[in-house]
Amino acid sequence: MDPREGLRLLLPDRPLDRDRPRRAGPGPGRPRGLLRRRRRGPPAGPHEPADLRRADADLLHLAGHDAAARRRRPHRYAVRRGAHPPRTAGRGHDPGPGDAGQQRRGSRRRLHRGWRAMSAPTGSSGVRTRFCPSPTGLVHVGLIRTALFNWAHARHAGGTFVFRIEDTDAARDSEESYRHLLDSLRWLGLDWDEGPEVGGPHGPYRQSERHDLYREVAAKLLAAGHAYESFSTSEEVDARRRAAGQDPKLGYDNHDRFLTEAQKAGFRAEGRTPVLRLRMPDEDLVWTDLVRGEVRFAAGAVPDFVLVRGNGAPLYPFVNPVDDALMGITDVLRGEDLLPSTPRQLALYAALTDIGVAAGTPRFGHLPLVTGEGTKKLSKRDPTSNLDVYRERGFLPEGLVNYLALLGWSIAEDRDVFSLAEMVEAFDVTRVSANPARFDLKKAEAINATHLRALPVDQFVAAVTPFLAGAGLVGDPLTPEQDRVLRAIAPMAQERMIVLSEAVGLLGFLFVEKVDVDPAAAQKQLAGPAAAEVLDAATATLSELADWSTAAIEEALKTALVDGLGRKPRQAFGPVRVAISGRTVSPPLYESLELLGRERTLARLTAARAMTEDAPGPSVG
RNA sequence: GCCCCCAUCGUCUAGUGGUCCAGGACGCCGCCCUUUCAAGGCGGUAGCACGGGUUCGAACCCCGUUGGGGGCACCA
Repeated sequence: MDPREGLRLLLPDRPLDRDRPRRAGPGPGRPRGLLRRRRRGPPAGPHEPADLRRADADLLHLAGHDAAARRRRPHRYAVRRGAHPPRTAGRGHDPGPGDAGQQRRGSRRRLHRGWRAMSAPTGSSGVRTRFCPSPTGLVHVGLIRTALFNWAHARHAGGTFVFRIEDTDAARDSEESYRHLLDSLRWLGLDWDEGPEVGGPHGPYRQSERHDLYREVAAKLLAAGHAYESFSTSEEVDARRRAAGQDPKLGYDNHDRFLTEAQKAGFRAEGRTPVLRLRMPDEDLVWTDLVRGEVRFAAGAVPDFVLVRGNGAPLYPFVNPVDDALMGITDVLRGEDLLPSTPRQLALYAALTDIGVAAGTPRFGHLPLVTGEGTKKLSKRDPTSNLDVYRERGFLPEGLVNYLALLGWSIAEDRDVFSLAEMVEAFDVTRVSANPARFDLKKAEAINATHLRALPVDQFVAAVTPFLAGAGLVGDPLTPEQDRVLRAIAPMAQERMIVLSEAVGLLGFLFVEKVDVDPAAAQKQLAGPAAAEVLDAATATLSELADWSTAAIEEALKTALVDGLGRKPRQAFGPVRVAISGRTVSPPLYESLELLGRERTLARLTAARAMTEDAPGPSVG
């Protein structure tokens, strides 16, 4: 197949309408709530979002026309699109002399929130977001937060969520990591409409299978003059910077922009292979960030960057926007750590648009960093960044995802527990906070515990079974008897647990013949004559009990221990609890005894009675 | 060093010029309930970084300072 034909097939065919005049008011059918925060007129800037308003039938006809027109525009125009900031963008009036400076965060945010709100109809839309991890190791919770927000943004808008694997670095990528990524997303309930194992019209969705595409695009960029061959080595760039009295950290100096054919031939004759660099525009690069408002980089601040290595391997800053363009991505939500690379993306997009590969520049939203214990970005090497540790501890996917959603976003003033579906309903990326968010394990646990308690018994049993089975306590699947016991104890267990793995310690005693008594618990409750007395009395009354039911057990124990021995409840029931469960913390006692059965109960009381002989224990007066 | 981002309780946040001597949640403390531990209920602790400006009025708008963070590869 002619590669150019392949390219054309991959081109996004979404309509482009960002050059048309904006509507001043709400369109029909827009939910009122979305307009709540609108305060000012929308900006008419060059980086206005492409096509969220596809639903506006009265405007649709403009879209195709604009797209066609854009493709005919010369290179200069494409570059300039990103370079001319809207001087009066977002203001309802011309700026007065005193207010001509840049707007700072507060007003910016309000401003873009306004237009964002009015441009995001719920329901079918052209919004396309993506999640594009590289499979290089452990799955980072910050990465998942990014996936979640992209997913929620697409789902909220009735758009499309694309999953793409950025495996361009063969040395670091692994198939295992790739599998693990898919599994993690599925576990969390984040489904993708296009991507690995699902397919879609813009595949393949693994970059390792897209090299021909990149080669083709790079060639077009070179032919159109947007990119050029650069022969400078980094040593040479360094030397030039120093010679000019500049800091070498400034990086490449655009030295090779205007090499003559003869010069290039000379370098080749020396055996040099050039890298391909993008020619950066000489105007400011500005965009209206979905979470931060207007962000501006001065012209010349970003040097011409490398698209393709000397050995022909395309680099991330090149393939990422190329794939986004080819896959028709309209909204890019990514970590704030990538914000400094956005000017390069803007410039690349302008060039891609000019050569017809891109149909416009997507909107960008830079999500706040997730930090660890201190104030620094949560490191990949920090064990708390690993999604698996939460999964293995028995976080519920809905609990973890709920907490992750809180990292930069909030659903309402007085609520922080919600389902994925509720998140989708309410999610608005322009209301994401720009502050860094600390990963707080305690709060994550609290949120998870709430979800755990709310779980229907069926689901709880299903969720906890692998943990109990993993500890060898039950079979998976459960035997009918195990199922009966687990169901019966479930409601009482749920409100005593934070994560599923705790079930092993909390419920294990119900599924074994003999219980191992925790030494500390024994020391506390099974030592001395007082404990022996309690255990003897309990044994006596329980062995005569006619009706082995929770109510009868309660009645018998209270009569024998509290009334009979005159013990305070705490002292009366403590030894019994430790004797039968092995721990000082267990599900409610009478229910536990009923489930355990008379035989095992009496055997454990006897065993515990023997232990009281071994230790003197505290004297009880 | 250069560029960029950020700034409300310990933490995550609500707040969009008056309804805020700032609301919620987690944590922490106390009380109630109670057969342990939890859960639940009630109450408490604690914050607008600083300085100017605009305004009748500023947590909120503007400027600056300070502080924190991120990024500066032929990695992704």
